[in-house]
Amino acid sequence: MSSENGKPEGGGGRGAEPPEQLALIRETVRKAKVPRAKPRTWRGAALAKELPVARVVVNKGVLHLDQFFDYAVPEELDAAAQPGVRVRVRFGAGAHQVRDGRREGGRLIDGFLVERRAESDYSGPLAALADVVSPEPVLSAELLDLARAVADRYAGSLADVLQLAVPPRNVKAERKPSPEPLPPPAAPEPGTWERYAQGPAFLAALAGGRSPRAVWNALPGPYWAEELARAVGATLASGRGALVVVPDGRAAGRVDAALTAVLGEGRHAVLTAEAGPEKRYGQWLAVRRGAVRAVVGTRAAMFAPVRDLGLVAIWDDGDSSHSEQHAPLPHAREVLLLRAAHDKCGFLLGGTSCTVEAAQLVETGWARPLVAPRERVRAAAPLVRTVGDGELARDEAARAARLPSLAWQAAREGLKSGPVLVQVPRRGYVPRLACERCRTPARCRHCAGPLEAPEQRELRCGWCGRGAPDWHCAECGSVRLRAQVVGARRTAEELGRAFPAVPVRTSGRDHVLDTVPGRPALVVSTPGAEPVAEGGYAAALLLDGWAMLGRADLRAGEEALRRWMDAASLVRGQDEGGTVVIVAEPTLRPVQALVRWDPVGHAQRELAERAELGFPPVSRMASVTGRAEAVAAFLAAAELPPTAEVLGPVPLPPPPPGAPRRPGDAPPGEVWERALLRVPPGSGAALAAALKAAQAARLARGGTEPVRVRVDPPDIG
DNA sequence: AGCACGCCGACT
DNA sequence: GTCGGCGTGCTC
Repeated sequence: MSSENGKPEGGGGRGAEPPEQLALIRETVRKAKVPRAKPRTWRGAALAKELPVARVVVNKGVLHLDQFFDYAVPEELDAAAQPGVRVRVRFGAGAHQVRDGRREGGRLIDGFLVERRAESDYSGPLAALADVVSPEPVLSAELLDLARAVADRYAGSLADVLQLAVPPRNVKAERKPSPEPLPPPAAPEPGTWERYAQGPAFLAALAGGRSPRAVWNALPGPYWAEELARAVGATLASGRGALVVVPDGRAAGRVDAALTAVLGEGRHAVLTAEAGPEKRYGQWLAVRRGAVRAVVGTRAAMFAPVRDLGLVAIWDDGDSSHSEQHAPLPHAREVLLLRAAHDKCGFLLGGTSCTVEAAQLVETGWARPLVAPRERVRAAAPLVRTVGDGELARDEAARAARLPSLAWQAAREGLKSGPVLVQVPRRGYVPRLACERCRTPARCRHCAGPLEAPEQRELRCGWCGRGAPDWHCAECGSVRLRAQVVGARRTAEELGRAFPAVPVRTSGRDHVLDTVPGRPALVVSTPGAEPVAEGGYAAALLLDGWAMLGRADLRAGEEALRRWMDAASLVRGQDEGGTVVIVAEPTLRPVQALVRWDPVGHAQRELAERAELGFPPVSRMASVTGRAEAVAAFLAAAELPPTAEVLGPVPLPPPPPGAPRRPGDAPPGEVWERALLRVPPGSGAALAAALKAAQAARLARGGTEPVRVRVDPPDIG
C-alpha cells in the first residue's frame, strides 16, 4: 500500500549555493515552496531536451539508501535511457568533487532507471547517468511495484528484492531474438479436474477471463502436474498469462512435461536453476518480451515478468524450498498472494497436504476450497495402518530386527504385486551411535557432540570432528557401539537380506531417483526424495514417525503429516490394495489425520489453536537477533506500533559447530539473543515498517554491530 | 560501507 | 600558520 515514491522527506536546500543572484533567488523561493530543481550538472554538458531527469534505483541493498535518486540524462543517452533499463551511475560521498572540470569520486554502481521526469525534487545539482548498460527494459512498472510490495512486507530494501527478481544480464541471450508469440490456444478439457466438485467450474472461470481463487487439496496420485497444466491452458485460452511455482527441479520437470502434453511445444518457459545462465536469461527474456505467456519454475520464478497475468499457482506450499534464502527471505506463497492481490488475477494453491496458511485463506473467505468428494478421497488414498509404542514393545520381531511385524507383513504382501517404498529419517548415512549394552548415546569427550562413523570409517565427533579411536561407554565401560537410528543404507541392507530375490534401491540427498519401474523392488528413501513408481507403489512403510514428531517446532505436526502424505500419495489407492504402515503413536493428531486422509481438517484445527494462542499466521511475527546489548538497543530505539508485543529476548542456542550457517545464526563463538515481536492481524505492515525504519536509522548512524530482522521467522519454538 | 568534511592538538 | 587526528554525516 504505502508506496514511498522518491524521497521521503525534502532534506535539501543547504547544498552549495549557486554563485549568481538569480539562481540564489530561485533557490530561496524553492526552499520556501515546493522544492523543485532543474537538472544542473557540474559542467553543463548537453542534456536530453525532453524529460532530462532519470529517477534511478541504485543497486545497493542497504536500508538507509532505500530510495530513488535522480540523475541528469545526457543528450547522447537520451534515446537509450528508457524506463526499466539497467544503468550505471556514480554514487557515493564525494561525487560532488570537481577536479580538472570532471566530476570524480563516487563509485560506478549498477541501477535501474525507473522513470523519466521533467524535473527533480532534489535541490542539489544532479550527476549525470554514466551509462545505459543495455536498451532491454528489464524492470517493468508492474515488477517494480511487486518488488516494492515485497520489500515492504518483509522490512527489506527494494534493491535486495530486485536482485532476486531480475536475473543478471547475459549479453548472448539478450542479442538472440525471442520467438514469435503464438495466438491463444483453445481451452483444454477439464480431464481429471472432473474428480473435484468445483474443478470444471474453476477451469471455466479461468478460460472465461475471470479470476477465481482456490485452495486445492489434491487427490493422491500422479495427476496433479497435468491438472496444473490444464489450469494454465485455460488461462492462456483467455488471452492471459500464467505462472506456476513448484518446490524443486523434479516437480518443475513434471509440470514441464505436462504443459508440453497439454499445450504442445513453445508455449511455456521453464525457469529453474538447473539451466545455465544464458539459457535461463533467454527464457526469462522470452517471458518479459511476451513471446511466452506461461511459466513454470522454482521459487525465483515467483517474480517472473509474465505479461497480463491471469493465474498464479503454487504447488506444495509447505515445502521449505519455497522460502527464499536471500534477503529479505520472502516466501513464494506470500509473493504470489501479493501478485494476486495487486494484479487481481486468479490464484491456485495446491498440495496433497494442507498448510495452516492455506487453511487460513479459506477460513477468511479469500479463497474457495477445491476438494474432491469424500468417497473419492477414500478410494484414491491407500489404507493406512499404525504401529504405536505399545505394540512395538510387545513385538518380538520388531525388537530383534528393528522393524515391526506389521511392516514386514505389508512389505511381503506388497512385493508380490509391485514396488514397496520405505521412508526413513534423514541423514541416512550417518547413524547416531549409542552404547550397545546400556544405550547411552556415544558423545565426544571434548565437546559432548554426537559421535559418528561415516560410511563405516573411523569414529569421530559430528560437531568438532575430533577422532575418538579409544571410545568406551562412560556409564558401563562397554567398548561396543550400535546404530541408534537405523539409517537409509542400513535399513536397505537389512531389508535386502530379508528379501534376497528383490532389488533394493535408495534415493536420498546426494542421489535422488526420479522414477522407478512398476516391478517388485524395495525403494528406500528419505523424506522428499521419494521416486514416483510406475503404476504406484503397492505399499509404503513410514519408519520415521518418532523422528518427525520429535522436533520442537510449531510446524512439527504439519510438516510430519506433509511428508507422510507426499510419500503415501505415491501408493496405489485402497481400491487397488495400496497399504501404508506408519510407525507412530495412533493417538497423535497428525497420525490420525493421515489415517483418515484429512489434511484440511488437520490444518483447520491447527489454525484454530494458533489463533487462540496468538501464533502465526493469525498473528504476524518478526524476530530480531543479535548480541544481547544490540537487540536491547534496537528494541529501545524502534517505534513499534502500539499493538506490538515484545516476547523475550532470550538466548539463542548456538548452532552445533559444523552445521551449515543459516541467515540469522550467530557467528561462531558468539552467544546471541532473539526477541520475537508479535502483532494482531492487520498490523503486519505497520510492524514491518517500524522495523525497517529502526534498522535504517541504526545503519545510517553507522551501526556496524549485526542485528538481524526477519519477518515470518521459521521454526519458532 | 566508503569517503570527505570539520574542528581540535603538535609541529616546522 | 599548517599538518593531520578521527568523529560525523551524506551519498542524486
